[in-house]
Amino acid sequence: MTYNFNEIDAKWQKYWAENQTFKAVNNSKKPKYYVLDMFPYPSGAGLHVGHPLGYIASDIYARYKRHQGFNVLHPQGYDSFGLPAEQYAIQTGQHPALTTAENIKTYRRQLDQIGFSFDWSREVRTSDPSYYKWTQWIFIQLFNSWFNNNTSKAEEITELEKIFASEGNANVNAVCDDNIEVFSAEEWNGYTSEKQQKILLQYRLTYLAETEVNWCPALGTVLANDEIVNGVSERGGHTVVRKKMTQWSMRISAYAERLLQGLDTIDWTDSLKESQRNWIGKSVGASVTFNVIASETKQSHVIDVFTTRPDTIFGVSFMTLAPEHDLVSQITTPEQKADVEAYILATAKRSERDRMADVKTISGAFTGAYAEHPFTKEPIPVWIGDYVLAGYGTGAVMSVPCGDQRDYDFAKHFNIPIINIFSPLSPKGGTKNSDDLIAAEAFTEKDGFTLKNSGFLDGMNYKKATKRAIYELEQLGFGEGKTNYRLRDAVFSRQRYWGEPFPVYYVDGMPQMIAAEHLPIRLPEVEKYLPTETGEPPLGNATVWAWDTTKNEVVSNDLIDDKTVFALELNTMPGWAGSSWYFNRYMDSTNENEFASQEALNYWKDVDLYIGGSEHATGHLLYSRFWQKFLFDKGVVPVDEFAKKLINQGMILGTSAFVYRVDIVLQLQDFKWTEDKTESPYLELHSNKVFISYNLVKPFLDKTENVIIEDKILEKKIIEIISPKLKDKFKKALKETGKELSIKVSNLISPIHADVSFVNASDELDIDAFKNWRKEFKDAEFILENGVYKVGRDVEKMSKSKYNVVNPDDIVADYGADSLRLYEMFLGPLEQYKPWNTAGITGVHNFLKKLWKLYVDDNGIKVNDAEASKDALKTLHKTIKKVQEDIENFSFNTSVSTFMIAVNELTTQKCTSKDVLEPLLVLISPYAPHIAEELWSLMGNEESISTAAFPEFDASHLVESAKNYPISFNGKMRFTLELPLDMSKEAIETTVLAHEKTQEQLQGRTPKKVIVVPGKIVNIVG
RNA sequence: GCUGAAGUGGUGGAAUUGGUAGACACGUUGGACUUAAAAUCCAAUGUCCAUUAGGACGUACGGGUUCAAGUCCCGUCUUCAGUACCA
Repeated sequence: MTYNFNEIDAKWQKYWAENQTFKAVNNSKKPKYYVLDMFPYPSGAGLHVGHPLGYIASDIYARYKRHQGFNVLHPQGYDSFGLPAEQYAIQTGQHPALTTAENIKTYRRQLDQIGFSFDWSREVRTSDPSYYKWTQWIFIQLFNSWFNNNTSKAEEITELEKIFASEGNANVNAVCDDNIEVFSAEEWNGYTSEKQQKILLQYRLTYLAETEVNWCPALGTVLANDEIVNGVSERGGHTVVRKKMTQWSMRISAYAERLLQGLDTIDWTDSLKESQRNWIGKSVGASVTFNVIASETKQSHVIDVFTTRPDTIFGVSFMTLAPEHDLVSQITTPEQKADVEAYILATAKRSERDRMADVKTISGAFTGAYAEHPFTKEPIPVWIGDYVLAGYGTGAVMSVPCGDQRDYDFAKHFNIPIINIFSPLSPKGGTKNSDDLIAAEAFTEKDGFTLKNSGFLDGMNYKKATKRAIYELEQLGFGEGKTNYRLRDAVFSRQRYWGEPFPVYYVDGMPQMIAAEHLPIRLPEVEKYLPTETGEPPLGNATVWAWDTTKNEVVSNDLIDDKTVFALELNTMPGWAGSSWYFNRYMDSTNENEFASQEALNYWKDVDLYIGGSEHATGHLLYSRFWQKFLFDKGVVPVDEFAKKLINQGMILGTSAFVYRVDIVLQLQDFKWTEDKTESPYLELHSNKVFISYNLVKPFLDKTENVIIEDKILEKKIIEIISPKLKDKFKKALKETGKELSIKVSNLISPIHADVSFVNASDELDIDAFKNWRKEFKDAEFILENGVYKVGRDVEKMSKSKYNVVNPDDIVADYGADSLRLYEMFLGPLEQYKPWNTAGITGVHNFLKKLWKLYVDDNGIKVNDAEASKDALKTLHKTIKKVQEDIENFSFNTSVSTFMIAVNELTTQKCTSKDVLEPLLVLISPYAPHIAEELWSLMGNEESISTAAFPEFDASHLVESAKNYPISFNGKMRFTLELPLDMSKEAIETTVLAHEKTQEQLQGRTPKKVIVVPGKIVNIVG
């Protein structure tokens, strides 16, 4: 009997599907365990070998937990709304729903053949109306909520209305828009409904507001901050500009503190938590109010600033506002108006990216206005400068040049006085006093100084002065202690088609929610997926997209009368909407009446192990935590963190193959540029014609530039190859110019990606396959080494454009699913980035063949009831111990090695005992479930191996009587000596010293010291 | 700049609370089997010196602690990732 992996894979995959082996139940006497993968976006390209890495790890863990007696929930689904499907629809006119369904089919086939133990009965798709019905429902809940700062949680908006009606908003401590007007109960009750709605909108957790957004013209949509990388869009790398638009936003800033605190309660990686902390960006300090000194014609203004260093307030020598700051136009004096306006115009022209790229150039303008120092009452000039960001804090800073490098540079540049307020306790550079220091740069440390020139703060250190400054500001009513967060509210509208429609219609411009019982509001059909001619989002193309408030259904736009039929929202929700709560839906994914039943939510509670990529650190993982906390406040979910433990799997990189194109240039001899430079001195024979083998590249390049061919053998060869083509070019060039040509081979070589499937394990290129690959390579010539063309190799991210993608389908066909699973784990630690190299898979494949042979020979299964040998039991139990430890530490690579060692040992021992081979199979089955099931059933078991209990480790089998001690001299191991483990320290010392090899090493010297660590080592110091 | 992770043979990577560095594989070399190839099996494989016995050096670099350091401490360098005028 041979190991026929393809048959075995198919047989057991069918068995698992038919018997619903991995279906989880929502109540059980067993303890629950929820293992989740970040669900995939089903792209048209399908899976490559990098994608299943995390799924394999989580699958091993899920299977392990089942063996341990847990009721395991291990679901899978698709994040199926998104931009690529829409872009494809725009290009081809195919409905995104169709292409998405096709892509999902491919994904499912690819996933199935790897043998995952997913409970597919719980599959979710975010683009499915039965799913996004509840995404819409959550949106409505957010709309109907506000954040009470006194209780630090979300509460019903109807409660807020009651407060407004009975006592106004003066005492309401809510997270809301900045510029809220204060009103009494009488005023509130007298407001029109429209005005009341407008005010309430400023308190809701999702709100409609004119905000400055990141507009991406190429994609025709806005982007969230985390969708922008280095100033360009994450998808496509298009430019992004700032633009004011009316958009839905999510008031995630309300949860900033809880999102920060919650990090301490979950077992996520430090780097990921650090990213989130960074993104939330908490800073503690004070807000300070500066009065603008009123000129005779103007009304009074104040400038609010946020500072983390209220202790340095006496060092303020100017103030700086962001150019976009609202006050700028109001306080600028007529004399400075021209300057200021010119500066604002100049900064507005600079894109976000330019501003980021160029942080060194100092620029700004004086407004002509002065503010008053709250303590000294001295006038302080007010400047504007683009180093102050409109989006952070209040968009204005009190500038302390002696204590902040940016303020310092600005002051130096514009000759603004720098007041020194620091007396260093131990000045840098020894003898220098603080004034000398300040002459060169700002002093930004928080310790090592006391204050001077600072009135009542003189002589105090940072801590004391900060406290006192805040106290004094509060006494004067000019400020208070304040905590500021970098986290901005998240824009929630997208001008796209393929996303969740909002359950929203508009009456007199005010948004109205559609009642939950009428959900889902289905995505309408459109003719075109592009924005409309009037610049509206793609849903503007829909003809049936109005809400009839009497029939409670979506009707034709023609019926809009603004009395009972109203226009629906044209934006759709962003990609992260559906992914922010899907982990809860899996608990009860087919429930039509609820988001998920309370019973299911209380049973499964949260994800015990979540595995996915680190690229979601500040997007999906932050938004999901936000929604979870909100749903917890509403009493919908029982816990306020959705994932207890999270592991980021590393990326599997591709090993790209390169061929080296020689760029050949013909040059006219003694050529001089003509005046108008229209005549080119070069004729470039654009290659794709001559490729040089990898190991010849370096010798070729080491020669001086543009060597004359005739002298060099290599180039001679090149010219021979290309000469027929060249002849025509020569003739033509000679005729046209009447000049001599010299033929030069440039020393430029361009590496070009070749498809990795053309290359064998020895890096040799299949030249014919390469030639047939693309038209331009059809008549290419190859300069070989030792009769073959060798490619160069480099490790890069796997991608279609680099032709280094390895398809798991091929691996599964050639080696079987178990080989793929084992190899992905064997490559290295789960979290690490590591290159894929298909050649290496023979190692694990051979292991599986050896495993097969351990159980099966030509006559069939050879496992019997023979008594297990001591050695075999020892091998088994050390394997149980190691594998169990490894799985629990997510060290899957080392457990594969352990299996290899075990099988090698048992093969040597000729073990056939069921007592050893049966438990061994259970150990291996999470990793290689197909072969395990097959051997398990060959051994006569009727039930799936997944129902077997994990073997118990018995330490008694590992008890040793002797230890092979390493004997070292001055820490260097010289020989080993087998001694009984129960030997005393003294006896060991005597025995070792008496040993002839010891005497040889010592050569008559007396050792100074002998270290004996029983059971470990002997070290002789001499 | 800041934050986080990491640096070990030709390659991927092992190494428990400091205790035999290089497990397990890939690759390479040699051998067996074969008409041959593939497959399989056996052996060798950190570098250098030495016929052998054996020795020296070795975990990015420089110091230190220790009987003993890949592991701990101080400093430096490099790579990767995230973030960036955050007041």
